Amino acid sequence: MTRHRIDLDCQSCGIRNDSVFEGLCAHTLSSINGYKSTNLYRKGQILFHEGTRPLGIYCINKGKIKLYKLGNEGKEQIIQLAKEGDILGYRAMISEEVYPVSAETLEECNVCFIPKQDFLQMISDNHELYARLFKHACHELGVMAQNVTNLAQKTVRERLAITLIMLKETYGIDHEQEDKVVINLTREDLANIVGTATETLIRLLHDFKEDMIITTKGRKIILENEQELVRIANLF
Amino acid sequence: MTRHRIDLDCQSCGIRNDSVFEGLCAHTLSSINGYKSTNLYRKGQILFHEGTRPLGIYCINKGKIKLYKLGNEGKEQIIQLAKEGDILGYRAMISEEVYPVSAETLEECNVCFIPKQDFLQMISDNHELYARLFKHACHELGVMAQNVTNLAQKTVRERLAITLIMLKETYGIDHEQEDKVVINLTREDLANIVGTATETLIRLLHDFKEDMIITTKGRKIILENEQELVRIANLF
DNA sequence: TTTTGAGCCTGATGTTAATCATTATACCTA
DNA sequence: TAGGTATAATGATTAACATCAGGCTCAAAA
Repeated sequence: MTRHRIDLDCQSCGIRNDSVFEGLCAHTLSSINGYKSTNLYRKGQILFHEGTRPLGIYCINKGKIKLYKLGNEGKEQIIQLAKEGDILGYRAMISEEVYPVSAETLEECNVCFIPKQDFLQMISDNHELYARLFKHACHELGVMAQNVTNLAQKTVRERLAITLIMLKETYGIDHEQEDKVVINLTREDLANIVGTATETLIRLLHDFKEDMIITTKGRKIILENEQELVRIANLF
Repeated sequence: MTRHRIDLDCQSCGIRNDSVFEGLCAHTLSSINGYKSTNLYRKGQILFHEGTRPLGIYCINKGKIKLYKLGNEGKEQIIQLAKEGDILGYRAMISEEVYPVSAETLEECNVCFIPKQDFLQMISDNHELYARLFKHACHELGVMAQNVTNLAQKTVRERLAITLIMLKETYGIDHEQEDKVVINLTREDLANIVGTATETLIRLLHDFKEDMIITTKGRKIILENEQELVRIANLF
């Protein structure tokens, strides 16, 4: 596998305060730092495959990662986009099952890896951390219930609007683009989040462009009118 | 509210060994018994509403309960069916959020209630129980990822087949019906699990009847050929 | 007994979105 | 910079499913 070791220090990790490791004591932090190894992944590399056993957890220092399941036609359904500060793979370890999803980088990423035994030791020593993870998992269950309801009841157009709004969470505000949200995904990946065919997605983006709700620069999508997206999404 | 107090004892609870409380020590058990109160709910009663704050957790001693979200057209999306031995409402308590779903009885039920503070005390005293709940939540996340993928990629016909197979879990094998699975749900509820219109669901059930995959007795659906359902579901 | 209402079922019609086919454009990399 | 591959875009057609309208059945209430 073409990965490169890189050096990062948990204590000085810029993204730590946006992560589940926020506010941990120096002692815990230095032990995490001892366990972990950090790798550079290039765009399109797989961190782990659906159906395999977890060997540890992954913590994203830089870059974005998609988590997806394969349907039986081989089509990806993207379940979640993960970004800097997110940790991946702890749930399958807790439930002692194989990964229900695969993880693939969407761009160049720095990802830290903590081996299973060290991680388990860590959460058994640190109840605060354990409780945070549990809380996070329970929150995610509520989000998933909403996803299920949207997929079952909303039109593709509504779901696209919802997805674009939610991608603000992942892509944030781009200060070099007049403080707008700039989404950098292939049409296919976007279609695989929304749950539709790529062609349908492209046509809807075209409609949104005509209505000045978005603009595009190459494959990048810039949100120009979030208010209107909320209206289309029919959220209430 | 028309509820009736009834008397049940955790120590002698017949369903306990199928629940998260399985194998707990007599001491813990007797303290749970002290906290809890038990009510009889009639068919169609609401245990809690989506969007309200959890006051405690519910443990089903007898009967079945649907958990659903309302879409903005007022249509129910059923997220989960709960049965004897299941506990409800702990996730919203852990994540400190409002309930993401509503819970309504599908038939007459006996349900025990453990108030929030007592439950929190219980899981803080009993790490084994805490860990089981966490594990269960992580497992459910995997199930939800599969649900999302199915809704996004499978046809209604495939999803109905999957749903019927999964309802075996909830309804079990009926020894008075030649050891077959007998599903007792309104067509509307079934449609709200599958994520389709009631009319479409009825037409598909009709097709399945023609193909001898199921039979019906009034609203009850009897699975006659599970093998064929698996084939239709296209699970692999 | 009649009435009422809920749940079940059927037919006709319309819409949405998938699929297939083709062309255009962007982006690597040799 | 040319050529090749991956991605994006558009058009035509079709299939799947929702919606609308109405009828049937059964059981409980009046």
